[in-house]
Amino acid sequence: MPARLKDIANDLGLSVVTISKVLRNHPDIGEATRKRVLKRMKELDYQPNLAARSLITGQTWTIGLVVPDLLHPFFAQIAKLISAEVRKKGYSLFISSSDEDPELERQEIKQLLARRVDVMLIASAQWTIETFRQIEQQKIPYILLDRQLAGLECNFVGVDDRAVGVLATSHLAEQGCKRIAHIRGPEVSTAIGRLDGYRQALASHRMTPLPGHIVSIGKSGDHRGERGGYEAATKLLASKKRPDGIFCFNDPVALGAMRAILDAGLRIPEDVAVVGCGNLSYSDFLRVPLSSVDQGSKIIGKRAAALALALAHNKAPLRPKSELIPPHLVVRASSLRLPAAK
Amino acid sequence: MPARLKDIANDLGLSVVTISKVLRNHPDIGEATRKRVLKRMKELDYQPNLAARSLITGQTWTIGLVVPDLLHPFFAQIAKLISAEVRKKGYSLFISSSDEDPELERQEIKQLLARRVDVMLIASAQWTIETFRQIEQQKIPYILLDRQLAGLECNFVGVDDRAVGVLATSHLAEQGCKRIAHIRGPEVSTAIGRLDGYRQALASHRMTPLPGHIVSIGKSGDHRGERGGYEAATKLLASKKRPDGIFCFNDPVALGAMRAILDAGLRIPEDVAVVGCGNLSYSDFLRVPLSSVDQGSKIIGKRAAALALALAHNKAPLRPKSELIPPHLVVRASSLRLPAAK
DNA sequence: TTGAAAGCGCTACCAA
DNA sequence: TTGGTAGCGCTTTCAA
Repeated sequence: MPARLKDIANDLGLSVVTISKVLRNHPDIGEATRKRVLKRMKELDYQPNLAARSLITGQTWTIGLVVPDLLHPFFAQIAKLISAEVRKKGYSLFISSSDEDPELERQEIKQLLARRVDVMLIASAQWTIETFRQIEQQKIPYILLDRQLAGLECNFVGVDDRAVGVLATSHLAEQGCKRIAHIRGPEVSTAIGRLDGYRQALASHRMTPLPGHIVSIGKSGDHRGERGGYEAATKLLASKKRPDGIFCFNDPVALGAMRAILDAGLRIPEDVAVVGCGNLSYSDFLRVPLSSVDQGSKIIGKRAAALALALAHNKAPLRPKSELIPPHLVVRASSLRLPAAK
Repeated sequence: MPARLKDIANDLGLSVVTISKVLRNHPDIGEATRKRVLKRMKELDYQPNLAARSLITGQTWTIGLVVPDLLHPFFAQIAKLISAEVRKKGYSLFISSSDEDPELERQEIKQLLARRVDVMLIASAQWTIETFRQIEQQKIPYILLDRQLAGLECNFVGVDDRAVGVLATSHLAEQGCKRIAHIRGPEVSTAIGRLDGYRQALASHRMTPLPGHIVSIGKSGDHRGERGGYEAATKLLASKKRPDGIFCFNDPVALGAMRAILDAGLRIPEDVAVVGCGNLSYSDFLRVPLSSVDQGSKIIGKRAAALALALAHNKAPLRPKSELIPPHLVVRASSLRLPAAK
């Protein structure tokens, strides 16, 4: 039903080839002809059928993005930025939310492979690298976001998770906390990196985690961690040596933890200081404004988009590039025990 | 580089047509042949080229979604659900965030038209209906989300905004507020509907808006309204008859307004009660937990997805369907002045 | 500067 | 039950 090159060609008594060349700004077309063609295109509001073009050129001008939870502000921010950046270059973006389900994610990746996207960005919920070997076989370039996988050397853009742990924990130590606990996330690279950073920072302050002071939330994705945070904090508060500072895996977990602390009749930060990670949009407005490590989601989004565009163009296999974004701490009331030093 | 039907056909000494039929579960294929073909497909990890298929069938099995701001939890929720629902039926979803910019939105729609999506869902930032006439010309079905446009009769899924206004305002009146103000949004259908509802509810409680008690936030998208809400509320608090209740266009605006109220040394809800709209994820954790009208974004997402799938299949032009989702109020501390009745 | 011919990977149609 | 032929809308190559 929509207009085709052939229609324009017939209308103007020209060949399809000529029209096609005008469409793509090919140089060797007479000025007069070009004008006529452009005019007719406008009249018909002509849109080239990109599927047909892809079939020949092998490029689809599409990019795929798979995230575990589009509702999570961190991923929403990244998705928004990537969408904006790639659009500027004429790409369209397939986005899908895997709900933290490895099987759903695999299906989605398969779908995107069938659609021959030019490049794929994945914040993965996989435990194994098998799926990625498949992508490599199809020779479609891909980028891992946020989470890395052991044994997989590939393009990566994400925050430096060890630095996240160090930043948060050191801050608590510097605020005078003596018994710093950690509510850790599930067994993925982000949680492991932050835990490492936590241990490292404690060590450099000559502390050591007390028994029972590292607790884990259950499965991730569990109402985005609020419940897990509540339960974990409840456990911590009941432990023999009650912690006076908690570094939480992420902000939703921190919200849950703060609720548990307040419910127990304790004060934040006087009795227990709290630091989260993610710096989500509403941190300023919370009952106790939450100190949080910012993961630089905007920078991650921009870098990821830039890398994706580069990969989409250079079919040449650049060697895998890993971009670790340095995090920064945003201090708010939940961890501020000392008069604001500078 | 990836395997093609032809490759499988050659390997097995069959014709392309036979392979194609196996691929699509065509009935008239011998069991033995089918088995052989399927085996080979698995070995090669064969993925049909969907672009080629589209060219013939005219269907792309893709759907387009355009929202003003993917970071806004309301739209993120809708996007997430639509993504999940349509995937179940084998569709992939293009998502893009227009940043509340009508021009960007138009470009994006054009792009999606060129990609021949089977159906489009748009939460539009347009002021005019021109763009939609273009879509209609191309005979691609579309659904408006959240916001309607005057003079455009088309498929729509969104909350009943008048009911939103009535619900919030009546609640404030029932909580004993005597001077109820409204911070309204920009000139789009949602803001107008909520304003209408506000007026209607006041009237039915034999009240009338006091002069200066309806203020507008500036341009929408302004850091998602928090700043606008702060400024608007500051104006309201300075007015001759200070309001004792404020119905805010949405939750970000309400957050800004609450900050202004607290900054002015007033109490919520004792001095000023506040109700927002959107019921965003963190409402429970706020400094003062925010009462809010829930727009039923999950229901909207599901209904929109179902309608989109129906339109994608039935090429028959159903007559436009408008689904108004009834909102419901979630009462929290910010508006609770009376001992919880009931 | 223009256009005829070939073909991208797949499906529709009809004949064997 | 199987397969030859034609063609989707476009680009590429090469000849006029």
